[in-house]
Amino acid sequence: MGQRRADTIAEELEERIFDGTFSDGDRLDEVRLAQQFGVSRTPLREAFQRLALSGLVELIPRRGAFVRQPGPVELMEMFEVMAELEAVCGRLAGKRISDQALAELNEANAKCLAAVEAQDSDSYYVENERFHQILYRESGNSFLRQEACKLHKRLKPFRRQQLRFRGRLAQSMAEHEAVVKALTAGNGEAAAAALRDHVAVQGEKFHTLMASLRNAAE
Amino acid sequence: MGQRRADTIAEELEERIFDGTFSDGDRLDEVRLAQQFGVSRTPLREAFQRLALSGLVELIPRRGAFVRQPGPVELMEMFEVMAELEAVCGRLAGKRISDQALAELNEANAKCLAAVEAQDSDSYYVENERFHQILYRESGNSFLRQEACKLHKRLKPFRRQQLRFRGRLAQSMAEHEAVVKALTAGNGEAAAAALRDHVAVQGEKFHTLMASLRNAAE
DNA sequence: GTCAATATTTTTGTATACAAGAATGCCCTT
DNA sequence: AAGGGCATTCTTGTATACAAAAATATTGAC
Repeated sequence: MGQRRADTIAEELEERIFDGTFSDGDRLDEVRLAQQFGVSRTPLREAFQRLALSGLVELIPRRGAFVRQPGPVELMEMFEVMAELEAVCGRLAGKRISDQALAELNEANAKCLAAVEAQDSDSYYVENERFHQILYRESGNSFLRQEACKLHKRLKPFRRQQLRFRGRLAQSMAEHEAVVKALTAGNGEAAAAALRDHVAVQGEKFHTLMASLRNAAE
Repeated sequence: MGQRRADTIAEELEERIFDGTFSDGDRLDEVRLAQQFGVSRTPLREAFQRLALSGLVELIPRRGAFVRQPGPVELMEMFEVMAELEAVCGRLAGKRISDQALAELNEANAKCLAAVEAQDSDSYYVENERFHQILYRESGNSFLRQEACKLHKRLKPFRRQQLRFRGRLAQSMAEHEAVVKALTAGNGEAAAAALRDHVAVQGEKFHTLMASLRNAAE
């Protein structure tokens, strides 16, 4: 049933929620948006359901669809779960990763390093993505990979800014290398620990995250 | 937007998928089901979307809604993730659990023991549920709790039969006690390991799971 | 002037109608 | 008889219409 328009509309709305056009608590008006998109209410309602699935929107019976941005507490919780999921991927990958995948990780890491030296945080961001996607895959568990990807995507808008700060790139880089080293040694537990620390929000990262939240609220 | 009928219809369909009225690959016919429920196609389509969210149904554009039961591989993967999620809950609970919650766990466990002695696997099942729900809660992470509950619910139909076999009840009971002991000692790592083993599908459990799958296919 | 009850207006939820794409069957060709 | 192309039929996706619930405004009493 995924449909032409409802699909694209869902994406468009997702975009607008991420970029701040809609903020927390806003009601998504069916008729207004329908007019705006030049469609009827039906595809709009289907799009709302999609967004509710990914947690971006809350559907309240007989009341409507409301934008639901995670607050500080929920965000911390989500990052904690992300850290644990990545740790699990790392531990499983310790036993299951292929030599080829290890080579891919090294390659992604090399590009990361190049980006660090070029002070190119955007490029770092892209390669960082690749690094983590490979990890999810090499957990050898497709279901886990999907779940990790879902949460990863959901946290995207909050993670991006994290990297734009002095020293973070180099530190992040070192953490990646610890992960690869552990995986090369087949030490899943060490990889898990390294990933948990890498993803966890703590210390300096906590403050930057809170600051970015404050920005988004405006 | 959750609505009166679409909501109940989704639950009803979920029921029918679990109890085997619909099996893997079946197409859910909008018009037939609409007539059957005495409603129009609209609420049916909304219900489909709900089910797609929880992964029970796959929506293929311009083709329809198809029942999607996990195969053996996917099922093993889901159990592996469940084991890891519970392990995470356990590890976090090691640091965060309250004395009151520990008392609740002991109480649930006592009732489990009574059920074991009475050879009452249904009653054991209920208290076992409670045991795990408490654990999710005591992870101190609401988001984690929700995710754990979602997966737990999805695996429900496959777990139930697991307990109906000789020796499983007693073994499961012993595993619970190991978890409580670890948590009482504040040893998160030990609790995590105990939970991982408790939930993981391995050894005998593997064969009973495969057997139950074969039954469900008929 | 304030509060409450009621009337009005919005807005959601559902039904029906219509349009377009996919599947099926038929006929024709080779 | 087998394969391909075309027409028919069925099914999904979208629009519109209508009903019921919620929100809002209005009126009246104190």
